[in-house]
Amino acid sequence: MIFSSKAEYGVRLMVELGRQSPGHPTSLKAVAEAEGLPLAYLEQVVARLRKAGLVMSARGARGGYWLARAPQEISMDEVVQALEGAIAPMECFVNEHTERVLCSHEPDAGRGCATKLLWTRVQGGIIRSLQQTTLADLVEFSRRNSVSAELPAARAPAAA
Amino acid sequence: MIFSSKAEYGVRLMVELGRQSPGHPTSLKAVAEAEGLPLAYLEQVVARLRKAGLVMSARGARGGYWLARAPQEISMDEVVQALEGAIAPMECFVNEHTERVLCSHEPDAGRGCATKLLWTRVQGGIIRSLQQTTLADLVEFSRRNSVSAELPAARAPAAA
DNA sequence: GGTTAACCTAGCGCGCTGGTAGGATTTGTC
DNA sequence: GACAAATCCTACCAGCGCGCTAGGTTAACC
Repeated sequence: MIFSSKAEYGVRLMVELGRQSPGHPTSLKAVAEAEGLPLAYLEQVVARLRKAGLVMSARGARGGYWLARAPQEISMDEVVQALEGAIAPMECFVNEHTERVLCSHEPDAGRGCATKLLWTRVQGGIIRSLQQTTLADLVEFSRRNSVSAELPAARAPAAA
Repeated sequence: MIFSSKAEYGVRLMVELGRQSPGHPTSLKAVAEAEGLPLAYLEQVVARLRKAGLVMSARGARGGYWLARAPQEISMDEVVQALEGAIAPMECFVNEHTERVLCSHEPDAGRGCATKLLWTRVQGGIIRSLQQTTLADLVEFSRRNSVSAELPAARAPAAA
């Protein structure tokens, strides 16, 4: 699997926050109940988003989280990166030092090996997909497909 | 990490085979020594490629593996898929049945949720990158950047 | 018959994932 | 000030997949 549950949970959390009125704190508990996710685990997930400056928080009663920026200014690239760490197709892309048998890119004396070419292209494909999607896209999609917002089903969501 | 070592080893193996004269068997031992990979593990890796019909094999002395098709007719999409299984960004993309908390796509009654839109785009980006690269691309790249990495051919009796 | 190789299956240590547990701290409300 | 609601923090743990080893069996060449 490419992404772990941290990414899934974190993105859902961001979408949930994007649906709320801006600047108004939403408690994690509310999000956890709405999405059916374990609260204690969500805490760890949202901590990453906070450290990345994507959400802001207020402690104490009536506290909670809200988006640090408008949804259309948040690229999903940033979100996923905050949740998952660097988007690397292969071990050696992130750990240039801890070389094992796995990666013999270095013994090539910096010339780069064939697999590195392939993984670089894949990495580019992923990052481009993420960059071209904003949180606003997902929020809008979520609004269109939610029960209340019932529209004539003419406009299919143009698949990526 | 997106891809496991199976993908790395398997792609390197394919490139190695692509460098050889076609239809001529190369032993796994030779590949393992050339690339510095564990032979026993490579056996398991190459088994996947064989079952996918990407390489062919001959048993017994002077046996080995060779490409089932010309390198320019082998898309890396096929190779990686054979090695890693389905390219799925999230659990629910491959296991539609074993739903846990992780994925609540189904309770949406098939309407599709916001995260699914994102993961679908990412998946598309990956697969497109892989499809647009052929084994011949990697072999050519490998030839350009190799110093003089000639594999000991199976028929050369001198080297042992 | 011996050697070389593909082929098969079982097992195993380790690290990471996906949580849980239990608290400490901060802040609004009565 | 007491309480409740919430964020914040750290430690821990079970399960599982990954990377690999071990030890065979079978098939083809000399």
